[in-house]
Amino acid sequence: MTTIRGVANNGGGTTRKPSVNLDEVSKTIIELLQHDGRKSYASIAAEVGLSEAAVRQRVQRLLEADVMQIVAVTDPLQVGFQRQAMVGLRVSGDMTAVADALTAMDEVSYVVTTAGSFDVLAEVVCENDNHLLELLTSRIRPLPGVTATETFVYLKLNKQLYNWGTR
Amino acid sequence: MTTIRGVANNGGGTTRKPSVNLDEVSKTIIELLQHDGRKSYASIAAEVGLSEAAVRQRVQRLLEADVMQIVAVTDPLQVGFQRQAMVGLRVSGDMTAVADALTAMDEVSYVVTTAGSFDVLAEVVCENDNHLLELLTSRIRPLPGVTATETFVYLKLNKQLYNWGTR
DNA sequence: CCCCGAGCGACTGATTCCGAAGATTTATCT
DNA sequence: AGATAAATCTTCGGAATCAGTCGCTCGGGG
Repeated sequence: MTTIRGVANNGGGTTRKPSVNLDEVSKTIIELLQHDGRKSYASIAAEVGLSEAAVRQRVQRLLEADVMQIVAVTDPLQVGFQRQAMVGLRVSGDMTAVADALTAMDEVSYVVTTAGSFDVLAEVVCENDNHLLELLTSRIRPLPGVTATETFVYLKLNKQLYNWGTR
Repeated sequence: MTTIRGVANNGGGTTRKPSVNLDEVSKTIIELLQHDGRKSYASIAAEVGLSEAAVRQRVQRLLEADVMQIVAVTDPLQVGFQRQAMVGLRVSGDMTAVADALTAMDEVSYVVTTAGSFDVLAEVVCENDNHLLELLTSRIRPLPGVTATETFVYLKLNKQLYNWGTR
């Protein structure tokens, strides 16, 4: 349940946003919230030199424009998902359709179309090996246009960052 | 600046956490915060049937145990990063050292050691093509033990989820 | 020149956050 | 079992924050 859109998928048919241009103040606000999503508007205001209300309005604008979203991110292992993997797919024909189909799957947390020996990369989050096996054989590989897949089972998640800063 | 740890790296030398076991209430709290990281404790309490203070204590515990973190996640394209790529690496010898070296790089947002034809997968976030090129040729490929790399430049980010729910 | 909209500061009531203290449940040890 | 210790919950009051709203200023058209 609870299908939530990702940050950057503007292919889902939602209303298009006017791509706000970020000034230095907004970038600083973003960076502060990348460290602590619950930081108070007042303390942010003190750091960037605006009033509390102005910061609040900016944050609201950034959220509505989908420039950022403030959420809890979890360690998959600690919330009951024992198997993660990256799946590389080679596709003949329209890879958009394949990407869309993958995007629609609950177990798929990440889909990107790439230039390289794989056309699409998808990260999947499964509860166990059987779950992963079923997902791969019954639902991913049969997708029309998929000519080959290669699965990279995660052994260890070394780094997982959500805050790259801003430029 | 401000190198922030990821969620799941317990290899960085930080204090070990006692891996809290999650009951249904905590899972519900997490799922609510996965939708809105700024949701008030009071409204969460109303939904899970606890007092506001109890919810606050649980959230604090979850944060300290690194089960989750509440942060702002951004759309890389909208904050000035034009080039993203997944880099697959083949490594001879100790892949832990390679993974650690990648983890230490600011441009690297994601590092995972895998079982498959690649030993390590790393996602990199760059400002432009020159930046990506420099990173690959001068800093990633020369790493000791790296025998081959393959780069998948992102054409389109289709899906990017941070909330898989809980099991 | 004037209108108009965007963005900001100031203000206020309602809500929320926060820390502490006490009560209750759960776990541990003998 | 029984007692002790640890963990977790509720209650509570004061401080801080949040969420609106209003008026002001600054620029850009018409």
